[in-house]
Amino acid sequence: MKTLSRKDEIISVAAHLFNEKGYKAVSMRDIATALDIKAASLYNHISGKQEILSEIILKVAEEFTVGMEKVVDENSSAIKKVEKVIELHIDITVNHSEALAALNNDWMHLEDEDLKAFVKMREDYEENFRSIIKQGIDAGEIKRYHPEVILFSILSTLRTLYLWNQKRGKLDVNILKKDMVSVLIKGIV
Amino acid sequence: MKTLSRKDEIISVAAHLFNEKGYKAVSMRDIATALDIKAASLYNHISGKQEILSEIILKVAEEFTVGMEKVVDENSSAIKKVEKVIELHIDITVNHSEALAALNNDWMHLEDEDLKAFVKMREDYEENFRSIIKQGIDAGEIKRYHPEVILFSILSTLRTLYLWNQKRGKLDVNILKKDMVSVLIKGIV
DNA sequence: GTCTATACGAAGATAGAC
DNA sequence: GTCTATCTTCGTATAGAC
Repeated sequence: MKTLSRKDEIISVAAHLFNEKGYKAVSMRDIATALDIKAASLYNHISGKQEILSEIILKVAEEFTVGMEKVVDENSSAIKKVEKVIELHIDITVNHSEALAALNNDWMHLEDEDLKAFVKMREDYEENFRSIIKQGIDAGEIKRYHPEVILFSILSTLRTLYLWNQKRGKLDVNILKKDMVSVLIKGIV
Repeated sequence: MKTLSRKDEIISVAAHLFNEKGYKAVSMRDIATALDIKAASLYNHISGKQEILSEIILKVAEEFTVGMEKVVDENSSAIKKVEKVIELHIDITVNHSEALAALNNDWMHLEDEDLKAFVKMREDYEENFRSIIKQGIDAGEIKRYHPEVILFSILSTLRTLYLWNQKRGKLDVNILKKDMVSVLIKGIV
């Protein structure tokens, strides 16, 4: 447990509100009220609303980037790598559920450099995942479906995991990993 | 091809803009500009911004409700019903991709009666899907995983299908149905 | 059915006192 | 570090002329 700086507190409270109502629907006054201060006081700690959004989204986006690079560099089968990616998503979801809401829903409200950086990270991430799947197909480990259908099915489930995690309240992480990996890879029949 | 009334035109243009930027980030002026008229003129056709959102979301939500009821009333196996639900989603996605963006991202900005109606429809829909899955498990057609994990995996893929449909530009619908059904039901290995 | 003009409130943000 | 006061812009919406 480290002490949160005032800036971290602001970001944390903002992430919570963005998660509930969306970036555009939350005002600086809303954020200030939740912290029991006035809106003007926020500007002693952050440059503006944009900075709050960037901090929330880019921080967690970098976790995905780093995690994916680790998986890619592993010396293991494609299926094993897919499993590792699924586990990566589950771990990040459990720890940063609210930041993921902003990442998924409000990334388009990033501006200029931050927007470019985010889009690049997301594209690289998808491309890495796509390669893993294609390698799996070529190696005969994965069925020869349209790779985009496979990529999309898995990724869309993983990307909305944060919603489910919030609604169904924290099923045990290890059970979740086990069943989720099975369902996504081995199917339900 | 039927002729669009001015109201329908407004709703259609608004859906397109909501899809790109989100409900809260689109102003009445934006909608008017896209139609080459002034914002004040919109109010001759609709009562306000809220009405536009309701029309977009509730219309497509009802399509899901009706479609799901048909599937539930069918006399067929649980797996066959799951397939039918997947096809229902694909059909609606292909025809109402932009409305689905609003439904997924902006439903929380509905108000009062409309919000209540939407939440009820969504809950009923999920409950029907959950029942189908449980019946499948009890009948031995579906593997005995946590039913919520199965429900969530399939539903999250189907709910974000509109994103993929927009990005990867209209893969042939029948190929999509075939591969999607296979991947979701039979897995990838 | 669309326009101009306008009311009214809420938004992000800054200046300067304490 | 927080406050009050304030600026400016932008939002939804209405009234009434054409």
